[in-house]
Amino acid sequence: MTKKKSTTTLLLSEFLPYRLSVLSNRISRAIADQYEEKFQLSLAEWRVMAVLGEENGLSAGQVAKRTAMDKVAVSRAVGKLLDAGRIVRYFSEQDRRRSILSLSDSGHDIYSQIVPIALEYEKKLMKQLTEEEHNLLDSLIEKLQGIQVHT
Amino acid sequence: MTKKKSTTTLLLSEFLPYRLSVLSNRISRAIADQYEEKFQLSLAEWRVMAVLGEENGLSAGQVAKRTAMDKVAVSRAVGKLLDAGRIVRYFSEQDRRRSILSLSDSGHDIYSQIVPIALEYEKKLMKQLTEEEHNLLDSLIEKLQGIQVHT
DNA sequence: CTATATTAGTTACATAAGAAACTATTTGCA
DNA sequence: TGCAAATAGTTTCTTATGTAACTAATATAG
Repeated sequence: MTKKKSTTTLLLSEFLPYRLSVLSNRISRAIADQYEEKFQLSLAEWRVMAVLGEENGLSAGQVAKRTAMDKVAVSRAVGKLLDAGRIVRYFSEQDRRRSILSLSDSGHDIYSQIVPIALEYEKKLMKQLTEEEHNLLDSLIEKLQGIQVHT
Repeated sequence: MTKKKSTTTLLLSEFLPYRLSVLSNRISRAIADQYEEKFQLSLAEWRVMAVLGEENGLSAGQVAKRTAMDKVAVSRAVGKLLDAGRIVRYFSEQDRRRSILSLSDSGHDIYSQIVPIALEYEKKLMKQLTEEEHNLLDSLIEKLQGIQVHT
């Protein structure tokens, strides 16, 4: 007699964390495909530009917080963006460790080309949903964000 | 007079693809944290085991399709799982390129330890939502999956 | 003051991941 | 047949990413 198989099975196709991951990767990839090659911009770099487009003068640490990226990733993205002349960096007079980042003219130019692409994609995506469903989705994501990570 | 700034702004915190990505990464990480160290298993490896736990005898290519991983990632994960003795591989008699993968006893053992952890986490996550909201979320994800990637 | 701890950011090292080229096998068709 | 194209999987090369260690500057406790 062989060992009894009493295991609960995990149906990946119905497992929410998995489905979310597939969906999210697919969407991010689709958007990134539209700017990566054209502007020589990685996803991380674009995220940094995106928050700086929203608010100028953030420090690297603040960028990290807002984008949920880790500080090393931000540091590297900032390095590349500086090299490419897409952002400008000063350091605070009061605290010379603290960086002050903003889009350069050329950075802002690129930013304003990508934003419509991103928004357009989102709109296309959202056309699959009614206004009500969209709001619902927002609130569901919001709720799920609330969870404690460590159990 | 300085250049007029007529750019549309992207509010990252309200941009759905971005929010999905943050949420999804957070959740995947939280689950992975619970098995990676304990079982010396990467997320990719776990995914392969998860589909094999669902259905035995899949080929590497089929695994790739079901997990939405690319074939290189699957190949590498399979290599590691073989080394660790968690899966077993044969090759088809009819087509000797085609691999036939299944969990080994020890793989199945690990599988049956991780599944409850994953399901438990999902349950915990879903406690944030009512039954109705949960169903809604499922259907919303389903709808969004339908979109054409290339524009 | 001054030694210690904290904070901001960077660098180095190890792993992971993706793209393209490659190997082995099988299929299709002239 | 037999040769080009297709398929399954692997390897190689290049980047990306995460963790930990490090540097520099500032804050704080004695």
